[in-house]
Amino acid sequence: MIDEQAATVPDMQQADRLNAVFAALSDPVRRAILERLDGEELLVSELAEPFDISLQAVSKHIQVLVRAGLISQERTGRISRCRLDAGPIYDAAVWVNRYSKYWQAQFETLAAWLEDLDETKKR
Amino acid sequence: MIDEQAATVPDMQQADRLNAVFAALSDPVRRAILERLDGEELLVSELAEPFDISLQAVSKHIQVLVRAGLISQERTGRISRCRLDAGPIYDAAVWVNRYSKYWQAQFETLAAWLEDLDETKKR
DNA sequence: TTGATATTCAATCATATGATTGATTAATGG
DNA sequence: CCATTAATCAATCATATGATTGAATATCAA
Repeated sequence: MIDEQAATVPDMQQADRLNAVFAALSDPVRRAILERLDGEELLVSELAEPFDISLQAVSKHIQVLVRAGLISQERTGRISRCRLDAGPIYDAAVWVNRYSKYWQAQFETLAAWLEDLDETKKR
Repeated sequence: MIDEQAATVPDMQQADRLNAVFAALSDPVRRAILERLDGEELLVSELAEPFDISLQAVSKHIQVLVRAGLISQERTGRISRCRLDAGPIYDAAVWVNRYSKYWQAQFETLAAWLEDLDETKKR
């Protein structure tokens, strides 16, 4: 049985997945798209609206995000609804968090974040 | 007062910094370099040794990391000692951690990680 | 059916990236 | 002084990226 979450990029190795995720996150348009998809599903045209670039350019950014496994699209008729797929970002988080020991000054922020998670868990 | 941690790339905007950091992290050679620099300073030639690419190619990867503010080099004589500068990775961590709510299945790992930090803080 | 709408495809372009090889610079050590 | 070593510079190359415009596809609505 194939993993449905990662089905867009079936047999991608861990390193290649990280390459694709970090590369996808290196563009501000794509980060803004992911930020807007946090909590709601949006159409390609809705996602494109705030940007000063062509719809086609946004469509290609979305394709990059799909290939990286960060977005999935459900097409019904002529509209294409985009949904965030945060799973692959976890790999990126694990990678960067290995350096958390160097951010002791900002520790409070991270602690606050954990407490938040912890609350969610207890309920 | 200017942030000393980010002094290597003085007037870079937040978005541009994230662009550069994520782009730097999108290459497996550069990630491996950063992993090896976690805890020790190494020369360019030492960093290059494990890779099957030319020394010049590694040198260029290091330059990318320097431009992203992730590495600083101190040259004494003909050798160039490379030191990790984890500060900018913090920005990347903050960005990706906004999606932590989607990783509830992996929560235990993150909790363990933060408990570890918490221990360090108490001591 | 006709026309508008949503999205993608295709061709093109300028620039960026990652690699190579060869030359250069600069500091060592005998 | 001379040869070696460490690292960077420079030119080149193939490929990737991000953008554009124009065409195509497909759906919906009047």
